[in-house]
Amino acid sequence: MKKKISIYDIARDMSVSSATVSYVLNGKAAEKRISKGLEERILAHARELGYRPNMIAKSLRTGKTKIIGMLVEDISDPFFSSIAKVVEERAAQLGYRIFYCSTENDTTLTKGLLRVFRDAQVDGYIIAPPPGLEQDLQELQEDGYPVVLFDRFFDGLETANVVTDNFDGAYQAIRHFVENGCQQIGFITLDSEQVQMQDRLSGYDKAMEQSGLESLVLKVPYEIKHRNAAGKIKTFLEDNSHLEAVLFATNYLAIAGLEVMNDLHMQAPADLSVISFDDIKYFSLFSPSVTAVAQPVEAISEAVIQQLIDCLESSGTLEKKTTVLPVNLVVRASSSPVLAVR
Amino acid sequence: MKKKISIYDIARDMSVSSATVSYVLNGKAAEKRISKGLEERILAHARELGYRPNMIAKSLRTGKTKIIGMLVEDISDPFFSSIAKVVEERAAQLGYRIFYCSTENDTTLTKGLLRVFRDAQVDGYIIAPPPGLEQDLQELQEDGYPVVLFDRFFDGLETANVVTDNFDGAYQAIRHFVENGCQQIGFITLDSEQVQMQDRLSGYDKAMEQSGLESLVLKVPYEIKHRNAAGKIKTFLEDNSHLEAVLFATNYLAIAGLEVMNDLHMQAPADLSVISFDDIKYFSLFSPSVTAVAQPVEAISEAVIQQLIDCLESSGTLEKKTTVLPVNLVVRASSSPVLAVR
DNA sequence: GTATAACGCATAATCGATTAAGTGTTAAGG
DNA sequence: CCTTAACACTTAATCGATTATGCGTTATAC
Repeated sequence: MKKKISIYDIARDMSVSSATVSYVLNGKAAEKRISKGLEERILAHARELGYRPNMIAKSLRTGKTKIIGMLVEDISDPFFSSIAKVVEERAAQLGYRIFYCSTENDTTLTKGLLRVFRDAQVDGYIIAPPPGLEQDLQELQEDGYPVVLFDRFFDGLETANVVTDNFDGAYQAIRHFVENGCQQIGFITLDSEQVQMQDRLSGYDKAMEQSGLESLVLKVPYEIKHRNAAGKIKTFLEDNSHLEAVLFATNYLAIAGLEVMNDLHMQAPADLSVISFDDIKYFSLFSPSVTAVAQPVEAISEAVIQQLIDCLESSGTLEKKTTVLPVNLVVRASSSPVLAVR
Repeated sequence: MKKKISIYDIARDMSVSSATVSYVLNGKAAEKRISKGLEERILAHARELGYRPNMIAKSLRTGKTKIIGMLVEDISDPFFSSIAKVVEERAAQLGYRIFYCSTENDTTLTKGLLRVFRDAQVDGYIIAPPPGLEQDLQELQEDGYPVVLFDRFFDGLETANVVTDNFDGAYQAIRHFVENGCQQIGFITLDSEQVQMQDRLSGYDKAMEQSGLESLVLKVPYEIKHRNAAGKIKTFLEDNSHLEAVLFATNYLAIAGLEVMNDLHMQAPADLSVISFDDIKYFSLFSPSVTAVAQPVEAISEAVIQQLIDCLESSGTLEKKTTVLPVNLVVRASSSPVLAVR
């Protein structure tokens, strides 16, 4: 293992103290009135030796790591990975690194990950929290760490939040169905108390009520989300063959639903009109292309990282406000109006 | 900011030295013959105070961070994010954390990321390297860091590599086309010297040659991969309207290709039979469902993490071997035999 | 009865930085 | 001629761990 160069090596070579080297390397030469000549010689020698500061020693001393911990639900979900990518990029430009992990929306697992992040002394947190994390987030904030939540938040908890207009997304989707002449409109969502899901449900309910239509909702238990969502959806569609349209609350529910429709030899939109939340880039190539409620990935990422880094750099306090970004209904084939009488 | 508990706090409370506390907390009480009673009292008090070791101080002293740096081409590509997720999971079980970043296959960017990782003193590296990284990887290894490459590697460089049988993947795909009666078979790939791309090309060429068919290859310049691959592909398909089948060398090329086909009102497989490399979960729902050469994501991840952690834990040296994992052709609608005479 | 070993812990150096306070030299001021 | 200030750095404490070595007390051995 090659020995790393430390400021002591440079100090020795230049016959000065390590403090002088430290000041010079931190650009405090003028402030500490180190002579121009010495400054330049130290800089030159540091470059020559290929000196790289030991971040660990630096962090131990300063208490800052320039690392941001990010917890997403699932890094292999295109919605989250797109956000992670943009956040990572912006953070890098501002001199910060992002460490991300998938929570699987599991409370216990997430508490463990939070411990890991605290142990790693990350400077700040970006979190799409699973349920039941109020206490931990509260403590995190009380201990002075800046936290920005995104995609969802907790009603009782004062935090900085960046979310999209989930209510309006669902509302627009249902209005679109109604304008296309659908009346029997279902909503397939997760059985979750989380605010983003509740808002989507409210948007659906509201739009249905305003249109004088009756709600029909399937709540898939969270635990079986990946294992057997398809089974539940299949039963639901079979039991409610009168349905003309369905809004899916997440992209993976929609994908499971489309698989079920394939199985049942149902075509969208002829047999069932379909809209999904989260516009993932693959939807345009699905059979049929899928209408989706697009969340503004770039805007979410920008808002999140901006707020966090502003706070970190100013050592000020984070403004505990909720930023709501608009959604956009991307209309594709899966929700085309069906002309023929059913 | 709440003050963190250190071993000194515990030592003071118990009226012992910090060394004693350190031994106890590291399970070396017996070895250092600390009395059972004291050991238990220290442990109890540590728990009571909610003591958490300062990983930064620990790392500074030991030189180990229990962190693995992982460089993938693009974290929002399902192929890479699936691998990242499995690797992350296994690493966590073994007490390691993964920090990942996207290289965009950009040499300069990647060199920078390597610097960041070195600065962060990660214990080991998992890398899907962009071109031109030989020198840096060489140095990394010479400096004593374990490195495992995956998805691609460098012929002149002795490293531990985990790759799939790219040659066979392309070969199987072409054989499948031929068995379905296709003769005019094109290959759309990247203009890249990287080994995984070269192998896919060789597999294609070999299969074509053995079938007595003539090769027809489009090499999309790497730089325009995302910006304008579609344009190149469109021109290629228009100029070669006699093509009956096309193999795409990556999932995003296939996606671009399918978009172009939509544009040109070409249907797969009737107008053009299609196979893609990388089986991403969305392919089954595309229009039509896409036949793909599936790489064994789980097996790749396991092999990568196993080799690296074995090396880290045994402080032995990494075996510089290349592990080649088999691929699997998943046949779907986009490559169905076309019965009608063309 | 004394040398030796075993026991049970303490001392202090160390990792590589940061930074407040100090120190020796020279020049200017009165 | 002596004080003060400016200059240009140095000293040393500190962050929170790890770990080789040391050291006083009691028990055992011969």
